[in-house]
Amino acid sequence: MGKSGSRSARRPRAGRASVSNGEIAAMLDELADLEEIAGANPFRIRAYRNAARFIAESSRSMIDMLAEGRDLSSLPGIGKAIAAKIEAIVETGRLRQLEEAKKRTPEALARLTHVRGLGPKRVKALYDELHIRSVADLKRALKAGRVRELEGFGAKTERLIEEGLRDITAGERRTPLMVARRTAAELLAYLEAVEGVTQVTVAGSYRRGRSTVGDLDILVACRDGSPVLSRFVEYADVGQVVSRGTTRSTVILRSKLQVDLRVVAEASYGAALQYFTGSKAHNVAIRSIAAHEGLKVNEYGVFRGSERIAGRTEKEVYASLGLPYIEPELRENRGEIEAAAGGRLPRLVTIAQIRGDLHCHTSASGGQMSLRALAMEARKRDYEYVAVTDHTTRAAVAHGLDVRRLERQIAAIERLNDELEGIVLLKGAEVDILEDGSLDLPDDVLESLDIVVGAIHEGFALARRRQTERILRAMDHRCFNILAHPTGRLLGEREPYDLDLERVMEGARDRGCFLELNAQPARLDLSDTYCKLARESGVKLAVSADARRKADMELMELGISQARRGWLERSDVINTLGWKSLGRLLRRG
DNA sequence: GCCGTTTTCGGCCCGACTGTTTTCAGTCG
Repeated sequence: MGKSGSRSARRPRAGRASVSNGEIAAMLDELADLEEIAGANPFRIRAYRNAARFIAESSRSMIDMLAEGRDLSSLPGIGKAIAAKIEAIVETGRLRQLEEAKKRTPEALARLTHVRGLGPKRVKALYDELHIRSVADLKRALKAGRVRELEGFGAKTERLIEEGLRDITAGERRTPLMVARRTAAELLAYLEAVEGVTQVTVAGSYRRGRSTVGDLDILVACRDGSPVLSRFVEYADVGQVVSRGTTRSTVILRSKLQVDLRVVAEASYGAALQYFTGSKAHNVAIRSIAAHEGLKVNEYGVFRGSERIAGRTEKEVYASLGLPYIEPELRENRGEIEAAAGGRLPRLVTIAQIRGDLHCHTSASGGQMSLRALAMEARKRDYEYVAVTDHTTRAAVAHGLDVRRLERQIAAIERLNDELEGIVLLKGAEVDILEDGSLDLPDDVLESLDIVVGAIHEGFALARRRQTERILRAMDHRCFNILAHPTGRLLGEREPYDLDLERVMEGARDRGCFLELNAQPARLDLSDTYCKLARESGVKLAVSADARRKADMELMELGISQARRGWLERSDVINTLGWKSLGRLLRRG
C-alpha cells in the first residue's frame, strides 16, 4: 500500500493529472501511516483512512466529479479539508501534507507498520532508539539481537516480527474465494464433528462474498466443556499457532491461509455472527447507531445497561436497533444501513433464480466441451437454456470460427435441440468489436443468431473518448445484445481500459442492450461497485460463467456473490428470465 | 478530520490476546 501514491507524488504533472482513485486513496493511506507513527490525533488518522477507503471503492472517478463541478465535501467521510487535499492531488499530482510528513518521518516506515506485530508505536520506538528506517535496517538489527534489548520488546516480540517480515517479503496474499471454499468445507466438517459443537459458520469476508479472502473467520457455538479450541489447533493442516485463548484462537495453515476461530455460547450466536461477519466499517456504523440509542453492541449481544435485549440471532440484533435484517453481501457501509432504515433494501438475486448461462465456449474456440457436453452440464444445473458463444474470426485469443464453421455449428445446434429434452442451446457468438465499432461477422450471419455477445479483445490502449465511441457504435448494431467483460480488467494483471462507463451504461440502456458480469475469477467484470452503478443507471446485466470447461460452470455462484454485493435484484439480471421472455428481450426489433 | 433526532462542540465501536507489565500498552480484527 502507498507505493503507487509515492510514485505519483514524485512525478508532478501539469494540469488535471490522470490520477486514479486508487492513487488518491494510496496517498491518503500513506499520509495516515506516517501521521500515525508521528503520534498525530488518532481520529484524524481514521478520517484519512475512511476517506481513502471510500475513494478506492467509489465507482465514480474523483477527476470526473471535479470536472462536473461536484462538491466533494458532500461525499460521506469527506469534509472541507480532505476535499481540498483531493483537489490538490488531481490538480498537481502531489499532496503537500504528504511531502511534509515524509520530511519528518522516513517514508519507508509506513511500510514497516504493515508487518504483522508491528504497529505505529513499535515502529516509532525502533526508529527513535535504533534508527531503523527500512526493512533492511530492521533485518540487520534483528540479526544483531538489538531489538530484544529495547524496552517493551522481548525475545517473543522479536520472533513475532521475524515471522511477520517473512510474510511481507512473500507479498500480501489474498486467497481466491473459490479456493478458500474447499479449505473451509474440510475445516467445517472437522469442527462439526467435535463433541459439544452445535453450530459452525464461516463469517468474515468469505460470508460477505468477497472475491478474495484475507483469512477465514470461523464462528462456533458449543456446550460448556467442548474441546473445540484444542481440537482446532491440533487440526492436521495447521502450520503455526499464532494465538490461543479461551474464546479465540488463530492459526496459519500450511497453505499460509490464516484461520481465526471464535467460540461463543448459543445465546450470543447471532451477535457474534454479526460481529464476526463485519465488515469493520459496517460494524462501526452499527455500533455507533446503538450508542445513540443508549445501547451497546458487542459480540455477546445488544445491551441496555447490563440487560441483554438481543443476541441469539442476527435478525434479533438488527431488530433491536429498529432495522430489518441486512444480507451479509451488503455489509460494507456503502449505504445499506440508510437503505435499511428507510425500508429500501434490495431483495438480492439468488443462484436458484438463474435459468441459464449466456456466455459459454466449446472446443471450437479454445474450450474443452463439445456442444453435447455443454448442454448436459447446463441441464445438470437445472438451466433452461445455455448460449453457445464461441469466438469469431478476428479473435486473436483462440482460433475463432469463420463464417463457414459458424454455419456448421448453427446447424449442429439445431439438430441437437431437436434431439435433447429439457435444455435449449442458443445459437450465439462472442464477436469482436473492431476499432471502428463494427462487428466481425456479416449482418446476415448475425441475423441468424439467437444472441450476440460483443467484446473488445484488442486495441485496449485507445483514448477514453474513442474507446467509448467504439463501444457505443457497436451497440448501435441492431443484433448486438450483451457487452462482455465491459472494462477488460484482469485482476493483478491488466488495468481496465480507459472508458466512460457511465456513458456506456446509459447507451446500453437506451438501445436495449445489456452488460455482462463475467464470473471468471480473474475478471469479475463488472466489479461490485459498477454493478451497483449499473442498477442505478437502469441497465440490466447478464451474469455469465464464460465457461471453457465443465468445472467453470460453477463459477456462476461466484458471479452471483458479486451481483449480490452489487445490490442486484432478480429483475436486474436477465438470465433469471425464462427463454420465452428473454428471447423477446434479445430481439431488439 | 468528520459529523449532527445528544447538532457547531465534543464526541468518535468494542473486546481478545500477548508480552513484559507488577496494572497495562500494543496490536489485531
